[in-house]
Amino acid sequence: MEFSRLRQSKLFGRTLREAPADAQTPGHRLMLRAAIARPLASGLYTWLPLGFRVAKKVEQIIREEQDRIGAQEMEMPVLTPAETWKQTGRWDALEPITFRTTDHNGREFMVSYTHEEFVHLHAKQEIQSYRQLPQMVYHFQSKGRDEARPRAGLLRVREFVMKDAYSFDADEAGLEKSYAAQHGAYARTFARMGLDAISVESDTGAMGGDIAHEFQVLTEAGEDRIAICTKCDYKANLEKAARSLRRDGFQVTEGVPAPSEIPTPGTTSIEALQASLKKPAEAFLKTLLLRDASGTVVAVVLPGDRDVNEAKLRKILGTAQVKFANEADFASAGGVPGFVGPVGLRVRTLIDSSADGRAYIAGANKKDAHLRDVVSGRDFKGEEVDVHDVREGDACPRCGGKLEIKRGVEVGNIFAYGTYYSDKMVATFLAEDGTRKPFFGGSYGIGIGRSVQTIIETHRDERGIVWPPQVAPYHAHLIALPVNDEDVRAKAEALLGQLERAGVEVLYDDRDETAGVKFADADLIGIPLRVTVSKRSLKEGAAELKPRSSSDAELVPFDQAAEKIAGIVRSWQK
RNA sequence: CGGGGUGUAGCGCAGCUUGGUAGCGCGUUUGGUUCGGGACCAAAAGGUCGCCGGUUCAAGUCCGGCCACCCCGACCA
Repeated sequence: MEFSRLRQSKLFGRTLREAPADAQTPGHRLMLRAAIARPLASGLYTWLPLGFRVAKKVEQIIREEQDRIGAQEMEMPVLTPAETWKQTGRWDALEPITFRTTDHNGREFMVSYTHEEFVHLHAKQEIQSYRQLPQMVYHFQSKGRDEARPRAGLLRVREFVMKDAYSFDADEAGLEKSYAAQHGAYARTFARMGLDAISVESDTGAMGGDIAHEFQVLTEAGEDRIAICTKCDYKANLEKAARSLRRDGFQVTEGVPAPSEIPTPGTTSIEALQASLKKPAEAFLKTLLLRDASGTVVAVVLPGDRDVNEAKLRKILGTAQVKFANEADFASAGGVPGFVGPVGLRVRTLIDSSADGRAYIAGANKKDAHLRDVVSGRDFKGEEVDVHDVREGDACPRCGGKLEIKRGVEVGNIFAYGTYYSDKMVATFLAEDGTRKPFFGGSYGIGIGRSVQTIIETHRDERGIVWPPQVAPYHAHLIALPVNDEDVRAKAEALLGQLERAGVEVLYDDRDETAGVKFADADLIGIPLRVTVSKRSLKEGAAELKPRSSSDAELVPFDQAAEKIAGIVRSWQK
């Protein structure tokens, strides 16, 4: 028995002619059909041997690029004790999306959602002096996230391996350097994987104040929306994206009469108002009453054609959650559902920056009535904030060019949070001036499984996957045709031996199948080089060589085939 | 969590309206013929019809409850 070479007849994992009906995105379907991974439960996947090899290659690329910038590999546990999470307040904050358990003594643990707390715990023990800084560590470790809605195969799952790196610096300037080093490492890492990842500005969440970037790969399968300027290099997640506005708002418009009431019975939506008053949506002011996690109510005022961006609002309010106001909230604020307007409301009011100084029609805070000639700054006041969604065609905040909105998959992110965790965990070092100072930290994540499926989403054709050579499960797919012809089989296996001695990773298709089946599977699995040894090729004294990415095959003299293939493989590796 | 959908053989599906012996294609097994783009012939194996309960002489089908999975949204360093 020969176990060192993989024969396809023994491959653990079969290719599927048809994908399960519930697989929706092209990459999800191919991932299942090509036997990359299999579902175990919602959002939980098993890597099959082919996918496992890809995942390990992706990891190795990440490892090499992390090592290159001086990050040190380590490993922290999956199960993490509650006490440490409680120090930063995240035991409670993360409750809805984490898996928890207790040991036999009743001590609580979390399946780690991420590892900032624990890496800080170690940093304060291992790093005592500024002389030991800067430091950067990383590990590949499983994360548990009880996502409300896993989706699209490996793109959003509940357990996945992440490469997470953490930097520790003595000050802000040092952090900026570490951050820049990671930014560069990410660019190289994704390029080596064959991913065309762009760095976009991202929201830092309610906690952080600092800089964050996401690495996004544009594809229809993605769930994030990215605003991209068609003229300059501005790119931002919609959670953060801004737009250029005319700055003539908030001045009392001369000559506009005082607000007056107009009857609008039963007209509670902007659409209904547009229809009955024959005005465009932007002629109206929409006023939303919302409550934050602590129950504090706030009014958000914006033009009728604009939508609230919840991520922006959460950040402004410093809250983890925003919900619609309840009946009691309406009563205390003085609003009437369906007829809420900013004039006379008794509540904190946020005026979106896209509202300008024109005379708007707004709710009258009275059933079946609206007000016309409502002017911001004159008839009502509030804080001016940017809480609206940017949309296709808006003006770029940098250059005024047109923004377009594309879908993307976030394959990695980098986040400079400064002293957020070190303050809470009292993670300090002895500085040059003899005082204790908190670490300036950053964290840097890459999802392995998500990266693998994103590679599939972006490297495929109608027949199957077209792996970038650097991450392909094997370098070459050797096909013997027909395999039960003794001469063919002997020659194919001789070539197999030569290839393996030359360091070429070969998947050998020794199955007694027809040419059609073998070629279709080779196309589906998508190994970069297809090498066919057949009666027909041997008649020419040759093996046939065909790159997956090309439709042209080439006959190579049999005794030169191994060297030629090995040469191609070497050319990928530099 | 809200809305929608689907659970019948390994995969893709039909059957349910109108209750009466559980089917088709692919795959699998055996034998044979084939052998460069998902072959052909013959024979065969494979199903507690998601689970629990109810109605009925009789339930895949009707009724109730539950569960799982998928999609949209919400949520999500």
